[in-house]
Amino acid sequence: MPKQQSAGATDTVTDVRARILATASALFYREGTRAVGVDLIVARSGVAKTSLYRHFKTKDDLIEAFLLEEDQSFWQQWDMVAAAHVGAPDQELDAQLQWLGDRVARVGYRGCPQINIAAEYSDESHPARKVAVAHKAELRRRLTVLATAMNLAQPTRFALQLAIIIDGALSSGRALHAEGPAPFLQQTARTLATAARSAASAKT
Amino acid sequence: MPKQQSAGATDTVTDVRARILATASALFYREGTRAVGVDLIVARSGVAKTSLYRHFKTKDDLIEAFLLEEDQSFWQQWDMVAAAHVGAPDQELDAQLQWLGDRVARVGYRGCPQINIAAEYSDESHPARKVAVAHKAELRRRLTVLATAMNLAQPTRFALQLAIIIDGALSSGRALHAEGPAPFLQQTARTLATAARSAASAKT
DNA sequence: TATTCATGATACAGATCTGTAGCGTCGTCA
DNA sequence: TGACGACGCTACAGATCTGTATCATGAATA
Repeated sequence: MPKQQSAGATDTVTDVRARILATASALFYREGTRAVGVDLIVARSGVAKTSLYRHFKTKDDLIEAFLLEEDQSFWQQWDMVAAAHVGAPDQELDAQLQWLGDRVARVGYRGCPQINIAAEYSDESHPARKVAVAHKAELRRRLTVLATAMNLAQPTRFALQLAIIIDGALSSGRALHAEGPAPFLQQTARTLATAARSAASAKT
Repeated sequence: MPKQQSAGATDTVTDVRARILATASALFYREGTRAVGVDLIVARSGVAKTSLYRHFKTKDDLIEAFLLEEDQSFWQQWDMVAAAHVGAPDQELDAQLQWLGDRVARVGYRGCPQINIAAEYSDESHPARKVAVAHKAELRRRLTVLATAMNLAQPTRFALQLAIIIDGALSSGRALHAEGPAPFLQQTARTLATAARSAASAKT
């Protein structure tokens, strides 16, 4: 099974699927999934509607694929940063907050796609919502690992505090721009970490 | 004067409008505004569709009224708490975070309605989005006032930190339940306030 | 008693949305 | 060369949604 050129039809299939998903993802993120119809996705991606439904069973499946791809690229970025700071958790946290802050500051930033989905779909059994829930759980898990590596008195509490300020920054969006999201997040995290180091703040 | 029947036309008008808005608000919050059709609102509120469109020009107007009411009751609660702690900003902040945390912990909590609207409507000129933007600006304004009264070295920074952890808590929702949102928020706020008091953390 | 007016009930117009059917085209491979 | 399979195109079915038109009802008021 060749994976690149001589495969012929297989490559075309992948191209079409990728183009649909890329177009849909951009529209879904910018406008919201309920605001974007499949006809628009079809028109913008330049494929036939038949092709869209050949690659994705339903629109919900396409939305799920969109969130899965977001989730995947998110952790890819995370892992890349983590690999650059092995054995230095304090510096890694700083670097993670750096790109997260930069992401918020980007033009066209419109909130965390995982959180946005929860606002659009109340049904907990929606496939896309499950992706979002898993994404946030994974974030808390990784933050706990990081906090533990930082050798704090209260790693769990600190991890939750990090999760809160991250979600807050992702939700606040533009309101943070003037302040510079990344340095603000880093400074706040350092303040909380300093407090979490001392046993004095260990009471609840 | 019975309040249901003989009160006259004016009261009936108010009743119908209030019933529509109350029904719509509950559905909008629980399901999302795009997921709820006017036919459902009409059926649940027991009024005629004609009446709905007599009191609200469009569905968007109804959504705007929903957010305006949310905004109003939010600040009503805030003012009530503020009035109970005049001259004691530290205690007031504690009390504000208390009811905010309690709100997050309520069953059926589904995020901040103002933030949720931003996820559903990307158009900044949407009337409901303007309400949401104004709401968050007002929150930051009040937090700045509060932080200033607390006599900190960096009131603006601290106010922004508060805004972030509040938005984070409102967005994280259920993830915070196990920890007890209110005490967690209060403890985090105290940690940040302590740091903001000292001149040492005044750099940046 | 006659009028007014908010409401209820029903039907419907017009737009939009998801998903499918049918058919033609073209490149790949046996 | 002929079968195969992915794709494009058009049309459409069926559902749903917003908003309106039409008419009846019933209570308050002059």
